[in-house]
This record gives sequence, structure tokens and C-alpha cells, in this order.
Amino acid sequence: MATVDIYKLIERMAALIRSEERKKCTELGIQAVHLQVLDYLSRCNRYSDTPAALTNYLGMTKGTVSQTLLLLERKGFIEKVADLADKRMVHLHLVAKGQEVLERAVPTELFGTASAILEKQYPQLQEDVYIDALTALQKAHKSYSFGLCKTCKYFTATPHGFRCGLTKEPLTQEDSEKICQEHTAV
Amino acid sequence: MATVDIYKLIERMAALIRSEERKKCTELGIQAVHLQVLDYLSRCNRYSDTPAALTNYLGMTKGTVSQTLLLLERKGFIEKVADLADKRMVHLHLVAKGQEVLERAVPTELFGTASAILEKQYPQLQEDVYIDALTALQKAHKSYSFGLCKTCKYFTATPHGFRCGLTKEPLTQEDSEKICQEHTAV
DNA sequence: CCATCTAGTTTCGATTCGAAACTAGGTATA
DNA sequence: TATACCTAGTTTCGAATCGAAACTAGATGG
Repeated sequence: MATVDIYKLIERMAALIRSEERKKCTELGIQAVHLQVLDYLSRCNRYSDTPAALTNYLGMTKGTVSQTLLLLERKGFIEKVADLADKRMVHLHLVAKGQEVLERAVPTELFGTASAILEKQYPQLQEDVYIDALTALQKAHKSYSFGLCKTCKYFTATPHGFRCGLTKEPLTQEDSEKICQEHTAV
Repeated sequence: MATVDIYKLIERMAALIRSEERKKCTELGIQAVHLQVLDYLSRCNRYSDTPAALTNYLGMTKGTVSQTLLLLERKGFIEKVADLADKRMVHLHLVAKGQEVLERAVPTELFGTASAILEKQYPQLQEDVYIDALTALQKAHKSYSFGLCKTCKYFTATPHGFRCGLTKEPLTQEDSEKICQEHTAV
């Protein structure tokens, strides 16, 4: 079946990207997993910027995640902010230095070059096909799809602004652009 | 530009796949990097099944790779075979047990489910788009594209069989289906 | 008020990592 | 054919990562 092959192709691309990222990580003196953390933090919103959500996303034990975060904090890549309502909770923020490392680690040239090649050969290429593939992948990644807030089933736009239908809380424009742990694909 | 966004989408998919694979690895009691090694070995041909090529692919130091291989050998996932011509070289082979772990670790259900969703919505979906994206990515991944042997610039088919235009050696059907370190995109 | 749950940290020992020194086999050149 | 240099891979070591389990502290619910 064609679609099975499509994910085989995507998996191949993922392996290439992984390989490239690993090299970058070695250059920058960090581990591949740290990059995954920084990437996650750059994409999560206030419902998903906690160690617990990160633990769930990475599939590691919370002790390990705790230590990874300690290291990233020591290196000045992230900062921890206590939650005002629930004193047990901690919110993680990517700070400028972490953002910088993330940008340097993402294989931008690789993508840039690949894009240029692709664009030259297929000027009319529609990205919808890829959006659909990603959406399907997010739907399939059940329990926690970690999709964009604004693409969530519970995302609601009112005349007064955005709101999460699950937590009933109002959302900023920025929130809606980030990854949410509670995300449910439409 | 549309194509830049396409690789953003692919990168997002890669992150999801990474997240899922990491979980599987934890279940199986191995590290994410070990899976990368097993995956690589399942796809490489006799030009690329050496510790040196793997080192290059992963972007790790050769000492680290050597230790990783030692562990995978102890666990019975791979075996080492000395090269007959060059006594310094070692060829790495994925054995049955390693193959099994690899198959269990790849998020098959994720892809299966995603495919089903995709297929239902877009029965006419053409995979060419994805092949082009992968090919462009391989081309962009210069110096070592690690592409399929048979898609290489130097791959030549003669009446007597396949041959590598770079090393001048004859190739089997199987060789041509594997990843080659020397791969150069057309 | 006390058990129970949840969020996160600490501690421990095994494993992984990079760096650098090392062995050994191949190659080039004088 | 010696000598220097190169390449493939291993070993060693100290720092960092990992999972498991015990732990603290705050929330929740009778």
C-alpha cells in the first residue's frame, strides 16, 4: 500500500535528520537528547512546559529528566519558574542562550539545500500533502499527540479571543502556536 | 517559501518518530543510539558495514562507536567478521536477534495507524512527492549521502550484472538495495 | 486528620560518552 | 627495504547519562 511506503520514506528522512543532528550536537558539546528537550521547550505552551509533560514526551524516567534539566539549567539554556497556583509544579522556559544553541543545532543548511533542490525540480509543489501526513501521524500518536494548540479539537475562537475548551482558560495568540500535551487531533 | 515549510513539517514528523522510538527503546532496555546503529546495519551494504562508516554516519568518536559495538555484540545483536583483503577492517552484520529488536522498536503501529488515516482521507495519494523530498534531502546531505546503492551516480547495470563505477566491483541484487557510504546522488 | 495521589528531587550503580593514547596493518617514497 | 606516515579499530579514563527506587512536599478526598 502506498501510504505505508510513505511513512517508510519519512522514517528514512527522520534517520538522516537524526544523523545530521547528532553531528551538530557533538560539535556543540551536548547530547542528542538535550536537543530534543530544547526543541520541545521551544514548541510547548504553558500546559506542556513542565518536567512531567517532558517526561511523557521523551519516554524517560522522571529522575533522568530531572537531571537532564538540572544540567541544562546549569549551562544556562533553560530556567525554572514555580507555578503560582500549584506549588508542586514547575514551568520550564527556554532562555536566549538555549534558543541560540537550538538554532545552531538544527540542520538548517541541510534543509535549505534540500529545499532549493526540490523547489528547482518541482516549482508547483504543494505542501498540503505533508501537512496531511503530519496530521495523520499526530492522530495516530494517540494518548498524547503533542500537536499545535490551534489545531486541537478543543481549541475555540470567540469574539473576545481564543480559549481552550478543555481547561476553559483563555489563550493568547502565542499559546495557540505552541505544542500542547493535551492536544487532540480533530 | 513552500519547500522550506515542507522540511519544517518533515522535521516535526521526525521529532514525533524520535519521541516514539525513545519510548520503545526504554521498554526494550536499550539506548536510542543503539537503535540507530541497528537500523543502519540493516540498511548498509559491504562498503558501509564497517565501524568507520558507522562512526561517520553517527558523528560520534570512533572510541565511543567501538564500545557501543562491543555492547551490541555482547547482547548478541550483531557479529563482527574480519575482512579478508584488508586485515585492519571489520564487517558488521546484524544477526537474527538484532533484527528482531529492530523490528520491535520501530513504531510500526504508529505508522500503520497514520497510514490508515491518511489512506482513508486521500485514497489517490501519490508517494512520488515523498520520494522527491527524500532524494533532495540525500543530495543536500553532501559528502556522504548514505543513499541506496542502486540510486547512486556510479551504479551501473551491465549485461553480466551490476557494478559499482567507483570501486569497479561487481554488485549483487542485494547490495544494490542497501545504503552505501560512497553514495553520490545523480 | 490521615491515607493517597501527584510533581519533582536525590541517590546509587551501571552504562555511555569523548578524548587521547594505543596496536596493528597498509601505503608511499626514497 | 627501511622509514615515515596513514588508516582501522581498541583500550583506558574521567565525566556525564541513564533507570530504579527512595525521598520531599504539596494537593486531594474522604
